[in-house]
Amino acid sequence: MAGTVEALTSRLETIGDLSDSDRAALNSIPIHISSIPRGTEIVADGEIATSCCLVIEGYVYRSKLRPDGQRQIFSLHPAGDIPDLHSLHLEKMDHNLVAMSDCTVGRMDHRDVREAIEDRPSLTALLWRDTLIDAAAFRAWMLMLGAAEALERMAHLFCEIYTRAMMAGLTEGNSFRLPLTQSDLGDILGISVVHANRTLQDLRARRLLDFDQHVVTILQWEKLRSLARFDPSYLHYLDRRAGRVDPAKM
Amino acid sequence: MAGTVEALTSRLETIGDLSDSDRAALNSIPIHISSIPRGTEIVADGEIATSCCLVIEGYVYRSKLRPDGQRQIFSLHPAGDIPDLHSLHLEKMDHNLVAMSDCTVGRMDHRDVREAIEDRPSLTALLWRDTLIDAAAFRAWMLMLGAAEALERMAHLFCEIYTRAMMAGLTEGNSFRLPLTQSDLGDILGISVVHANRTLQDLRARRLLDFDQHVVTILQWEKLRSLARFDPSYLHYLDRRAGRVDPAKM
DNA sequence: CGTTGCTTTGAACTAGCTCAAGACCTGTGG
DNA sequence: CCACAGGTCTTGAGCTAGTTCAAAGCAACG
Repeated sequence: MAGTVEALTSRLETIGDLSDSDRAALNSIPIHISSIPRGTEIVADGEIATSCCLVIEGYVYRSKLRPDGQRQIFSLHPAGDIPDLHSLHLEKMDHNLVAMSDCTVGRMDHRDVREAIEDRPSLTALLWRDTLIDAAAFRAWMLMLGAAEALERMAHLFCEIYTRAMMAGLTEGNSFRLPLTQSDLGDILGISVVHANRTLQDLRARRLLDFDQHVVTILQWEKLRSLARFDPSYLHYLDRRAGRVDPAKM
Repeated sequence: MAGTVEALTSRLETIGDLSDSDRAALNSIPIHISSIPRGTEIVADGEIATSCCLVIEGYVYRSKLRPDGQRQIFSLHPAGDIPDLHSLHLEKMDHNLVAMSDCTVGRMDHRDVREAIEDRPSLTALLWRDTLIDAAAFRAWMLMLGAAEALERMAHLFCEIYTRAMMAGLTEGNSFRLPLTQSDLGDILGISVVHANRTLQDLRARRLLDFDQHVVTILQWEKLRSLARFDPSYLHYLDRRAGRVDPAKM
């Protein structure tokens, strides 16, 4: 079981404090672990959820399909996230949860999660806080979708993912794996695949970043960040490890 | 004090159950009531919030201004809503809270709210649930912004507001007051004022609704709803009053 | 070594934008 | 009671960011 809930506790520690007893409570939650291939629908739109999904390895995304087949992706989730934690109090799913890459995920019954946080106000507050940060990220994406054009939107997306990958300890220098096709990229940004391709080429031509073979390399962070007008404070990252860069001050 | 917290308890009862003791706890929260004119910034982007704002009368919106002055509106809030309840666990505001019309609002200190929900898991869960429904509405708006064109977006917006006004008991038959300019409408939908005007004219020409003098009148609900592909389930409305229409089945 | 899925390119088209001006409406002060 | 001011709504006209369609190139995989 080692290394499973660890992703979760380390994620939670980037956004708040965990007491030893809170950590123990989390560790006591039974988890059913499974490996799933890319594209698997983990939870379906309309379903009544009775458990939550912890991402242990790989990436997961939330999306909704429109009757005409068009897809909008709402968020991306690296290891440590519980993308459907909201289902704890909103049982009926209003979107899909899908594996973006081959993944390892762990299922935790709502019943067990509720039991673990019962009589632990600080742990409850921390999980609540996590769902609120999720909502803050939605606002940031809405701002992009409603008020920015494609180039800035895409730059902003890469800034956010890079920062979150860094929080999750998934970066190596200025690059990180991101198992995403250009078509996915388009469905996140609300643009067509063709335009996603051209916008990406623009970012490459400006030598701001590279994205090839599912690996993103940030070439000029400061310029990328300023093009994107990226302000990471909505991610509410608390860094306490000495020697690490605080994205809020990057 | 009568009629102040009432808007809140009745809002909460549309999304879940309140015990007498929960209701008493809410009623015991000290509220500082004030009347504010349209356009007042209630809480500013970047501010560290120490209290929450309950809307008692009028409409409030959340928005963010971009450096170039462009504004994106994230949500609208009628009486009964606590638009910044999230600040309870996310103190630093990442957007503005503004009075859309002349308003009466009540301020509740975070300290007092925390005290009221302490040792009341069911009340805590209900407030948590409220913030999750807020996030679900963000997803619905993101879907519109990213994947629908202007006409459908606007139709969807009117469907949502109508339904929420109905939940809050603010409709009279098929019309309701909505203190919104066309420029606001554009900033919600991510389109220009000019296009907002033309899109609204289109809806009028199709005889789906009317919007004049800050009053919306729904003319053909079923057609509007189907144009908008509106499914109200994301609002998680629980209707228990006999004789009322359940929007989930409208 | 062919199939399948992803990326790239060109070219014609369109939804929505910007700019600019006129119409309308409401409240205010003289 | 009028006139003016400031905000809001409406309209026209030219422009642009992004779309759709279609085809070709490329890579991985059995």
